[in-house]
Amino acid sequence: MSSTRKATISDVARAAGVSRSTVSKVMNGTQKLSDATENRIWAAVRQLGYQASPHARSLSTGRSRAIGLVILDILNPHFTGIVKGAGRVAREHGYALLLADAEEDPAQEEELIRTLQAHTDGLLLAGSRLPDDKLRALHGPLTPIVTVGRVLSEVPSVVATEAQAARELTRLVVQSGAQRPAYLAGPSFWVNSQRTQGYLSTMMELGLTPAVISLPGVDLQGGAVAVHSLASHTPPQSPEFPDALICYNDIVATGVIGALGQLNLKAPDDVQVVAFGPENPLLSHITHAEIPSQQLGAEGTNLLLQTLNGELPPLLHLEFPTALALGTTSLSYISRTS
Amino acid sequence: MSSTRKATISDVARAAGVSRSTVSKVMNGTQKLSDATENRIWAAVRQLGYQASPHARSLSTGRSRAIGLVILDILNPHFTGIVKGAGRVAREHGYALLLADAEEDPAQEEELIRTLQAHTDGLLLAGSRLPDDKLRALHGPLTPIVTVGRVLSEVPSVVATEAQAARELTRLVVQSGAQRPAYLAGPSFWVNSQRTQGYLSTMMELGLTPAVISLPGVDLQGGAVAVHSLASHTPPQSPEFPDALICYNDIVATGVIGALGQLNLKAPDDVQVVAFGPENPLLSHITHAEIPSQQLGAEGTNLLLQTLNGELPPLLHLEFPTALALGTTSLSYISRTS
DNA sequence: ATAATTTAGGAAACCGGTTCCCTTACTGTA
DNA sequence: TACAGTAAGGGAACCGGTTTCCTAAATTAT
Repeated sequence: MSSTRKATISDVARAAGVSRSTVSKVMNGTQKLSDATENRIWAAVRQLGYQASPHARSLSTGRSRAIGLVILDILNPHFTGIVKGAGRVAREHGYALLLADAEEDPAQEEELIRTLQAHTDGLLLAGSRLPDDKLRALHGPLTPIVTVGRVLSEVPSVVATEAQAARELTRLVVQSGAQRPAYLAGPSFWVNSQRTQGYLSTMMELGLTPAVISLPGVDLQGGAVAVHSLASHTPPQSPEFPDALICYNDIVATGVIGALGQLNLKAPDDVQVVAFGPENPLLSHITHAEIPSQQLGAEGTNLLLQTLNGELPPLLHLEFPTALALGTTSLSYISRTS
Repeated sequence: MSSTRKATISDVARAAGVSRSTVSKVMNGTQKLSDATENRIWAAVRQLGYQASPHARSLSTGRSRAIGLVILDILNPHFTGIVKGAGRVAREHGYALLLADAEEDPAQEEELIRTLQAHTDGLLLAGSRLPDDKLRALHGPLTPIVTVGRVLSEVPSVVATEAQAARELTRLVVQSGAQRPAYLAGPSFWVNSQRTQGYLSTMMELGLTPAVISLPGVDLQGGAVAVHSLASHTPPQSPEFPDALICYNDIVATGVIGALGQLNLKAPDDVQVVAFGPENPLLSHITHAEIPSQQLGAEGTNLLLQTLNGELPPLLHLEFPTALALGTTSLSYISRTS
């Protein structure tokens, strides 16, 4: 409070009339000492408001009790959920969390990873856009990594059952009456290929003609542009126009719905719009395959902490199931008044 | 890459045939040395893949080049935006960002603050639920703090023009035809009292009767419960039922819209629903007063970094304007099919 | 009463940087 | 030729912890 300088272990030692090593031993429970001294030390600690310097400790022990989390984009609620889960588990284990937002830029991601590796004991990589071999090179005994939402050999990972989620979503829209559901595909990484497979196989099973449309960008605009270019090829009135759009994520879906509105198409009456997305209060209106983002973050962190403690886990790759979340509401459109 | 241990400054010194201090001087540009030696040192650095240990450096210099960010709830897109802005500025200045999610729990928040203070050079506190005097006690020359969205004397802060935003929002719904807009109020901190004032004063000016309703919780359920208890007091058909609901945030608004749907009320035809919220792609459908969350995070970080560098800034409190964002779409309701 | 063992706690090296101060050699000037 | 002045780089203390090893005292066993 009032002191002008932070108390060090030497201050505590002096106040308690013992040596620095004794203070260290007592505070860490490394060695049992006499009750009398222990009490004197704890009293001094409280009185001085002493807190060990994490930096000094890290230097000395070679471990920082901090983990790094690199995500694709914090504005995307999927990654927000991962941060939530990871943060909770990290805190429960007394670990600090260093967060870095790669902002969808692989070069920036790589640099952030290097920085974070120096600061932390291990890294959680969510939505990495780095090539497989780079990721594999990153994973070492010194600073292990765990990937979220991406499976590759030799690197531990946690993922959702994406293919299954795509199957369920496809079946859902068909059961709701769709005959020509299309999939608006995201970037070509593990998640997207799983979803594509799930979509394609289900379409086959149902005897329907699949249509996979690559999004120009995984954002509002990407969804809107996709809809408009689709409409320019096949007019919305034509019988080939999709009657359901399965969107790579909820942000795309929002853009899609907006664009459909501009074409005077109403969701879900004219076109069903569903998406893959996390559990999130803001998404309760959209029907989606619920990716357990928080769970992925939490379990990914658990996996990382286990490997940090040398307890190499039985399974290197963990899979978690998704659920279907029906939108409680659907979007309709009003003319914008400026 | 292949080495089994991380290279230290001694390794570099040995490889370059110089002393450790020389390596340090060259790498930090502290002292100009002969070109020949500098080149030898840089070559050794590259060859060994040397990266200075942040912990050792922090211990030695007494500064960590890291800042801490404590937020109320990462799932709330307002705080997500703050993280985005803070992360960007921190990275641009070569600072690492430690993130902690208080999960709306003051006790947890306080503990997280203590931990983060030890790790970092300064803290950004967004949505703090701590009492004023505790915050003031936290702010010191050792580890300065900057608050986001909360003004109190002696502590630097960045905020949005919340009162003005409330005025604009109130005027907007009235101009759109509302006669009895109500304000669904959040917890009694700075932000809410500003918004309340703005709402109340505008209602006065317009000669309308204000109605401030305290939310039981600032979340989906809180919004829903508020609507239902409102409806149980004054039936939706009665002429006293609000024809516009100004929500504390977008999450509440989502809950409100859902609850209205259950009462067979459509937004915005029966009841206008508007909110305070950040710039966020997922929110483009809701009409809201746009809080510049990313800017708050960015400028708050700038402010913090300035005070860290001793350049105490001219203004301790910074205000940033909001904008009205009209929802491109509005929500209507369909019966849920399970 | 003495030897053996346990207990309590201190001394010092170490982690990997930074920085102050000093030495040595080289340059230029009187 | 002697001297001051400067450039180049090394030595060593220091940051604040942890940990290994050791000593002295206290306890137990014989």
